[in-house]
Amino acid sequence: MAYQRESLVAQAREIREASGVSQRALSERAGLTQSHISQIESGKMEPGLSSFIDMTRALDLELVLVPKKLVPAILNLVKAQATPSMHIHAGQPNDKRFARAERLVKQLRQIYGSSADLDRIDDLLRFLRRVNLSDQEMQLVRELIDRLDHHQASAQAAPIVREIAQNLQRLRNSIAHAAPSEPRPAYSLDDGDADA
Amino acid sequence: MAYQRESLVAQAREIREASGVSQRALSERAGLTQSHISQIESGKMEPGLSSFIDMTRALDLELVLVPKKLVPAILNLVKAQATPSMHIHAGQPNDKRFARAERLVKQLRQIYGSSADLDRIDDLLRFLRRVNLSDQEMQLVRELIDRLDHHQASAQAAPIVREIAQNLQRLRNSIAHAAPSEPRPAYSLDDGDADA
DNA sequence: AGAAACGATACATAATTATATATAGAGACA
DNA sequence: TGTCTCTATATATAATTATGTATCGTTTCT
Repeated sequence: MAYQRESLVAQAREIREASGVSQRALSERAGLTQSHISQIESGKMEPGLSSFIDMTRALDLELVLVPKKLVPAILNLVKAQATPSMHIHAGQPNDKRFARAERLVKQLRQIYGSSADLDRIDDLLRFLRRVNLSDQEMQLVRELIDRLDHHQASAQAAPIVREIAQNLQRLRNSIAHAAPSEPRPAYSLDDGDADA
Repeated sequence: MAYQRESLVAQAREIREASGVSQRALSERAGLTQSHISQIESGKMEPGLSSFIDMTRALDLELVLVPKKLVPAILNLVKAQATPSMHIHAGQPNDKRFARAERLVKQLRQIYGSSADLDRIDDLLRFLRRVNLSDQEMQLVRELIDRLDHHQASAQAAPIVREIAQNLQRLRNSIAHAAPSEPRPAYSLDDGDADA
């Protein structure tokens, strides 16, 4: 029965995380304490109605009261709209990641000399850096960069570098001709019925 | 700042009264005490999130969390189904709506030229026109057509058109999926065809 | 390795909600 | 008038939220 409350709180949390806002930042904007938010989000305490409203308002959300009957229709609207503009926030850490990646490439060049694959990676990074990436996409980039880092000292670096280049290329392609037939979700458009 | 909370509580109260439910009756269905509800409704005390949810659930309402951006659209939906004056019923008006929609698409084609999205919308409209839509579904279609109308003159029509196409597609998918997944019993152990 | 940010948790304490029960005042109805 | 039902209050008490401050364990970046 506490069901619905949990769902709402979980939604709020997902959206907070998706927009790259920390509990602390949110706590300031909402006028609550970080520990308070933590406890609410982790279900250890139930928020008062206006505490919850304060949280959601600080996330550009609103609580609305609707007849059960047209909840599905409304979820449709929300879902459809959730994709495009979600990424106004969170400008910071990505740049740093790219910077790190470019440093890495530079180091690899010094170790192994220039290679076509490295040039390609360099190019692709410059491209990707300028694009608005979804969380999922950024996640992929991150993993690839980590792999690059990890195998930097490896004896068999060359094939791995090539594979990474291919992966980045694939990502760029998928972004470049942005899906006319299949409008893929830029970020999770779940309605949370399966996970938790 | 407590404005929103008051508004929600006031809405709940209005709806309770409009449906002729007494505080006492509501208190039993919601599992709260009458005095509790009285204090909440008169603003003398602020409900916890789940107390409020219990109240609203007992009134066949639901709290949903939506981006501020599309609150107006949602209020439209809610209002449309709340006012008995606007009722659609009757077989005819739907056809007219679709006809209007198709004229709209035609006009858009003349203004902006053909586009994949417009083609898709055209297709989807033809499909939806032939299907029996529930009131809710028709409501959604109506809302989408209205949006198409409103943004017809907009400079940035393209992304909106795409979004509308996606919405219609989603609706079609939900219809197409729902029908065949029914086991289709050879002998009818039907449940009455109300779609609700 | 060290610094920084993040989320979870641990208190102590103040403030408020929630429950139970009872009753008062207003309005409708016979 | 007497009786209903409904909402608003009045307690007293138990339970929970909310604040402040501080710390712990992780992860991430330098």
